[in-house]
Amino acid sequence: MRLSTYFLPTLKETPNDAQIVSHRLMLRSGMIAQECAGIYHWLPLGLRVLQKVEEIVRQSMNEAGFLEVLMPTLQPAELWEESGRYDAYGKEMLRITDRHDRRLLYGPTAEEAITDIVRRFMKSYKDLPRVLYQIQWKFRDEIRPRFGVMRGREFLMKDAYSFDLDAESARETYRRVMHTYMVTFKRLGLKAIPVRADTGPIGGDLSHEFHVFASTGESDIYYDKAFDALDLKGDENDLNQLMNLYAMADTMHDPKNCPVPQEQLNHTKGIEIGHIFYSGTKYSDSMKATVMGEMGKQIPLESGCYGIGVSRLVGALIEAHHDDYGIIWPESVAPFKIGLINLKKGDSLSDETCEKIYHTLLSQGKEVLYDDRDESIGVKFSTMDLIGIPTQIIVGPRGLKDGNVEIKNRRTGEKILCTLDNLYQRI
RNA sequence: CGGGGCGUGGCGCAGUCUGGUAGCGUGCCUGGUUUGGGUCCAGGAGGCCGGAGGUUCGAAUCCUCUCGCCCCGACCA
Repeated sequence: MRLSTYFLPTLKETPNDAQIVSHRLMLRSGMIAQECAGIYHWLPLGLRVLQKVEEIVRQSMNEAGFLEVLMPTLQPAELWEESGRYDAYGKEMLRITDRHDRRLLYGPTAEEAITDIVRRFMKSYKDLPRVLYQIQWKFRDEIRPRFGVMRGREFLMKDAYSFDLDAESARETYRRVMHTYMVTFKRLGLKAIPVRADTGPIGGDLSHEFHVFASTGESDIYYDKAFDALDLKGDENDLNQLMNLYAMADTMHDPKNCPVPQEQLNHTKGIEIGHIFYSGTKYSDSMKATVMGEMGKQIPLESGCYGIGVSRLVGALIEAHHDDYGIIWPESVAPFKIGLINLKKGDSLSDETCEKIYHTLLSQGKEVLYDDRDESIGVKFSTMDLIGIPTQIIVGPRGLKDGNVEIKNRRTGEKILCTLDNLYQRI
């Protein structure tokens, strides 16, 4: 992509509305623009990141054998009356009436919708177990939206729902999802800790939240310091270690009965990026979702619900990866992998060299953002640093005189000179 | 919902107390200049001061109502 023809409305100054670093940087780097409180436009650069995150989540789900569906954002009120949550959910639910006075709602979650599908089409124990998921926009009319996409009213969520024949199998599925989450977060470049949590209005008796440590997090968590030393690889072994580690949401933490000694316990702020529940037969009971069992008896489905906040993850990633100059994207979610800077547009050697590098990288399938604008050097450097492209290739007459270009690592700031011939092996 | 703050060119702000027809920085456009960290100089476009009503000869400024946004708290699968 050529920056001269891209749409990247960067801001030099921080908009007054933004308080936390991820929100500021998302606005300044032209990733998002606010439409109204808690509702945002995703501009080209931001959308690329959002889609990367979404794709990593999707692939991890698919690899685990979970099946993607896409349900409507609007749901009929009757479905929620059936589960008893239409009244219970309160003002957070955005209720809508259509021209025929039919009562609809913009889905804040989709347990009812998915349970309705499953009860209609899954009739036999042979159809189980199954995990269905979607990545769809949700709306919750939060009392106070804040922190940009971290606590928006409209947000993109991956929500999965599992259906098993019995509790034992359901708990095994819960564990599989947990493992899938560890893989997902690892791939995203985040160190996430599962903490025991309240089940809240979703119901059930087993629940974990996944948190990324950040001073700007909204949740208080207590955990065993041993977690800090773990080098997570996203495998089965990690899962066992994590399951045995003490980590609690503040509502679950009881200082009097905590098995971890005080000096071994950390208290910190976390951003909740995922939440999983074993909900038992809560929905299958109220909505009469059963399958025929082996013995010819109707058996209510055992279910679980598993969320990942996809749009929130974009904010959380920035909270975890930034410096004074801007964002530092992990490779896996970077909107572009390589930023190519032409320091002297109009200099024929610089122009030609950049064009050649640009086309070579494109032909290698690399995602490259070429700053071919007629701007000053400082502007180009700061733009590239601000938007956080992991690797920068800097091309200018001074280096080219000796046949060199420069490769800069955004994270470390390290710059190395290399010849044009060597360039492609070194990035 | 309780408490607090803010709405003035795209963005960041001053002007409001003490009423007299809007200013600075940045961004944008033009021309020149500069070229390894947000160059420098000159010229220019752009604002019914969130909205409505009122007071006044005259309102960004005073009064009333209203809308929006932000922060703290409560709330939050």
